[in-house]
Amino acid sequence: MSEQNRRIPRATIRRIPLYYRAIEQLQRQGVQRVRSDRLSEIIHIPSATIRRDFSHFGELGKSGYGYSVSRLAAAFGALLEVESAEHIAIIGVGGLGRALIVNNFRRNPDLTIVVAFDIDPAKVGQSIAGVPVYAFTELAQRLPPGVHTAIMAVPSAAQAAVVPVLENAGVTAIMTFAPLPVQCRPTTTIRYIDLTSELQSLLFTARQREAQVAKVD
Amino acid sequence: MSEQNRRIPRATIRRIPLYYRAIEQLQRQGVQRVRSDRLSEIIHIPSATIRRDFSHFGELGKSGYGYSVSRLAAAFGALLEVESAEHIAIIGVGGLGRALIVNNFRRNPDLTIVVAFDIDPAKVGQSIAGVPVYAFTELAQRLPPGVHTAIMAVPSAAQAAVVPVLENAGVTAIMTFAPLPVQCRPTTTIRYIDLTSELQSLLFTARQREAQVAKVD
DNA sequence: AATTAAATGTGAAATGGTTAACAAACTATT
DNA sequence: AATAGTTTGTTAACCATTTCACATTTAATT
Repeated sequence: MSEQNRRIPRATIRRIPLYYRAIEQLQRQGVQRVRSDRLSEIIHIPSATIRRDFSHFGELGKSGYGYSVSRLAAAFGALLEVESAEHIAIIGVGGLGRALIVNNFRRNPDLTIVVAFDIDPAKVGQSIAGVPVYAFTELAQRLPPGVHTAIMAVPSAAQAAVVPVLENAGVTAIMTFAPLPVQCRPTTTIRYIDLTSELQSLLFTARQREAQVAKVD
Repeated sequence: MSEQNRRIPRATIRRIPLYYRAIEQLQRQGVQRVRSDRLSEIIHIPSATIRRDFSHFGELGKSGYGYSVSRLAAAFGALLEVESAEHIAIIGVGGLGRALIVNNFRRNPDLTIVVAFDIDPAKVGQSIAGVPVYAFTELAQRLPPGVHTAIMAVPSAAQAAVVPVLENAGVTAIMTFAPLPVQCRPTTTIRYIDLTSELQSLLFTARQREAQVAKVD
């Protein structure tokens, strides 16, 4: 009864979506209750970590019983605000931008890509899976009110110029696939998805492991 | 002279690619030497963290001088084995797989996608940006020797069936865009890229920040 | 109602990662 | 050669996160 008042650790925040996904799955399967050690099997996170994480959001479980799946679903659904759909803009309709639009976070009706922008006149005016593509220069006029989230799939060099335009249009959350750190307002939250770095560090780890194994053999 | 013998922390490993990218950039600009505080400005990592990270790989710098850019380039290039190109297979030629092939980790000639596989007969036989697409059923025969790395861009439900096929064909490093934890050999290294989770946790953080600001105002 | 069994929530310890601060080492200058 | 100035590499402190282990609470059973 004290943990839920404290600041929620970054590491815990990053696991919320995993919890929500597992809970959803259990609900679809008609499971009514679940213990932390069963959740642990599903998402491969130690049960102690799960219980500690959950404790930040209140006393969700009952001793000797476990957690009510519907109660968890309600709690985590509220945390992620899945009731109110988040409308998202995509900047850059290259291969990646297009793929994201077509995919559109299937299974997550609360995440909806509603509009796209590009500087290439050949792409402007198109409609991709029902999502209109407008000229980036018209972003201020074309961005629907209430859109505070953008995904950038533009060349690294273009990124720095895009961010202030988004901020002026009211965007406060940005996910970007360009790896260069960019200047932004203190009220803007940015997340970098750096696929090249992920792959390179994965390879480093894999090679290191192989060397280990070779030594042991 | 003791740090370089110890195990390299996970967190440090994940930063190696960032260091390499910055060093490459400096080299292109003709910069000969660099201090840790200058690197800090470029990649937005505290200089103390940079020096500690570097110390794991030997005494790369000189007191009162800084680091020789070419020496760093050699050291980090060796860590990432950029001299010997890594050949990569893509499994799943949907929108995302196709985008990755076309992009092909530009600027990184050491990361090369050489082959793709799909179960859709309509896609098999195509060539995308010079990369041939083969039937997934023929993977064992068609995967070129020396390919130990694969990127999976397949539906979550298909993932579990793909992994053992890859492992039998000699793949030891896998990057996947499906979020479900998958069973694999202890010698296989897997990295999950979970775009939905990233977006959801980004939104959680952004909303939390807004609530903070609202309270302060 | 009392007892047994079970699983949570958390204090405390362990682990992992970051950073301030500075002695030591080197460069540059006189 | 000596001195002044600079920046590394590392020690020690700090902070964040994970995990153990168990008192406590609740469910289930007799």
